[in-house]
Formats: sequence, structure tokens, C-alpha cells
Amino acid sequence: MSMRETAPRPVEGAAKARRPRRLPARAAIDEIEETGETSATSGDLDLSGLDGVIGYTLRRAQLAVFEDFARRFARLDLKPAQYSVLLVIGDNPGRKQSEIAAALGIQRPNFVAMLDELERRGLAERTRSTTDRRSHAVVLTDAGEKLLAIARAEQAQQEIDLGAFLGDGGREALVGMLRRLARID
Amino acid sequence: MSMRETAPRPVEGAAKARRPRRLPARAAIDEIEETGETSATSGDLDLSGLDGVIGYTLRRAQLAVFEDFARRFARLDLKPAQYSVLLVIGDNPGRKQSEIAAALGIQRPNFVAMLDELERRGLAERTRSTTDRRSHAVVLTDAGEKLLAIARAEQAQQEIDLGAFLGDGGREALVGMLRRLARID
DNA sequence: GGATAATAGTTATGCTGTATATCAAATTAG
DNA sequence: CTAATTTGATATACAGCATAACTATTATCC
Repeated sequence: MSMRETAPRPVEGAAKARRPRRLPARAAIDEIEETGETSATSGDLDLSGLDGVIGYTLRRAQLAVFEDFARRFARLDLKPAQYSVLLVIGDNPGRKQSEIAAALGIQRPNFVAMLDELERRGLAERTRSTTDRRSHAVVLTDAGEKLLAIARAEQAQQEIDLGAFLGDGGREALVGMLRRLARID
Repeated sequence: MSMRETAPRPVEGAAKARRPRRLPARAAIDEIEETGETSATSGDLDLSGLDGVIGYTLRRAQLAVFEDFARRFARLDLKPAQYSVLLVIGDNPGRKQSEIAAALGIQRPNFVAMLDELERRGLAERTRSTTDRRSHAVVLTDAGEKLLAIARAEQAQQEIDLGAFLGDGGREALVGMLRRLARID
């Protein structure tokens, strides 16, 4: 993943976007309104056109949450994708490499290097299946299980914190809606 | 950051819609239960560990919404980032190139090619400022305004459709929470 | 006023994430 | 048995996003 450190966060329209960190200042808005439509003045820009856009806010929120994740997981040296792989392997030990990849929507070619890295770090292992010698059964090592346990706790804490940040039942409502959105097609 | 590469089909427990995928599950479940926790059997994987994770669902939802956006904007040949640039220029005509970029969180070097492309397509124009000959004031051409108007309508329709897809006030609640999340840091 | 610093746009470049084509080995289907 | 399919892997390409550094211009300060 590429979570930078202090750099500004993207904010691209209903799309990619980097991050405008702050709302247009009150003064700037007044100035814009007073001059009609032309905003060739100085001061903050009018970004109101993006304010209520789901795609835009979704993207920004996702980046912010991933940055938060990156901070929390820095000590574990785990990127979100790596965590998700560890988690799915941990919950589905012995599954085929391609099954893990497919479950996470990762292309098989790209999953190879990811697993290589986890193996290099001694967190996961590929074992040749005896029944189907094409496939690799993937499992976590003891070290992998141990790291996953810590990671799960870390992640649970993030859920708690974000849940508190959003109000009362907000987290559940949010996740529910996000899951619905994720199935649009 | 990369939680995935293609949109995998989230495996959902109950509810509705299509999916005869549950069939093999029965046998698989029996087998799993009989072997305890090991899921090295066949059938769907257990992804329950990711189900309630905000970061994961956020990412998934964002990708799905972007895909929806891509379909809707295919005819306009506009990517989300391009739409956001057109929108911000349209709402802030005559601003400096770097101001537009900064507002969207786009690095100035990366913004050059984006503007080049919009200019090439006759949608935007750079004009040398007379007061500060270093800067370029950016505006939309008539064609750019025209395309933006269509794009705005397209985008508004997406909001309507997503709003309907989420229930009753769901869109507003969602955007509100996303905006809160976007400013965690 | 002239040296120095800062700003705006640009070019070059690199890393990460994700996609496709293709291959060899192994397995399955016809 | 032969052909098709599956699995893991390699090579490769492209988009997104970042930094360094150059040029032209403007601002600052002694």
C-alpha cells in the first residue's frame, strides 16, 4: 500500500482525490458570494461541489482510515492487504493459494509476491498438497499466528475507536451501508 | 494500499438475491465441523473476520462506487479525478493551476499532465497571468462547461440512485459519517 | 539596487498497486 | 490417450502518487 507520511491526502472528485484538509474559510465563501460566480480572487477555493458526493467522501474516508491503520500497524509492519491475507489464511488454514487470493479479490499473479514476502518473514508457509500436486496449501506458522493475534487486537481497537468517533450505533450503520454499496453492480 | 484488485463477490450470510453457491456449503460445513476448526476442505472460505471491519468494507465500497462511476461516465470519457478537476475549475475559474491542484490534494507535478490532457481535449485552458507571469490561470472552455454540465447531471443521478439503494436518509447519514472519518488524524 | 530566497510550472524519475498474457506442471474431461 | 482446464509463477505494462531538481519569475532583505 502506499500510505505516505505527512503528505497531503488525495481528494479527487468523486474519484481519487487527494485531500483538501480544510473547508473553505468563512471569509472566502463570503468573498466568492459577493463577487458572484467568479472566484478568481484569493483565498480558499470553493469545493462545495464535492461536499456531498458519495464517491468523493468515500475515497477520502477510506484514505483517512487506511492512514490510521498504517499508524496502528506500523509497529507490526503490516499493510492492510497483508493483514487481510494473514487473517484469511488464519481463518482458513490449508486452503489453496488461489482460493485465498480469490477470496480477497487479489489476482493470482500478484498474490505470489505477497505470499513470498509473508513466507520470507516466517509468517506463512506453502506446503505442496499431496492430493493435487499443482496446488499449495497455505498455513500460518506459529509466528504468523502470534502476529495475527496481536494484529486482531490492534484492529479490534481501531473498530472500537472509530465506533466511538462515530456516534452511537454509527459504526454498525456505516458498515451496513458500506456492505450494501460494495455489492452494487 | 491494496485490498484487492478486482471486485470479488463478498460472501454474505443471509438475505437475498442470487447465489446457488450455498449448496456445496452444507457438505463443507459438515466436514468442517467434523474436523474442528480446520477449513482445509472445499467450499466457500470463511471471511467473517473481515465482515465488520470498517477499513475493509470502506475500501470495498469505494471501489464498487468508483466502478459504478466509471460505467456512468464512460460515455463522457471522464475518470473520477478528471471530473473532480473539471468541477473545481468550473467552480473556481481563473484560479492558479497550483491552487486547483492543491485544493484537490494533487501534487503539482502530477497535475501538469492532467491539465495537458484536458487542454488537449479542448475542455480547459491555461492563460498566462499578466500580473504574475509565473502562474497560469485556469478556466474551462465552452466545451468544458458543456461537458461539466452533463457530468454534473450524471453525477447527481448517481447520488439519487445510491441514495435510493441505501434506504431512507441513508445517503445523508453515510456522507455525514464519511466526512467525520475523513478528518481523523 | 542587487543578492538571495521563495513561488509556479515543468521534467525526470521511482515505487506501489493492479491488470493481462503466457508458461510449465499437474489434473481432469472427452 | 489427447485435449482442455487448473495452479502457481514469470514477465510486463500502466496508472496513481511521490520526490528531486530545473527554469522563469517574483518577492525579500541588506
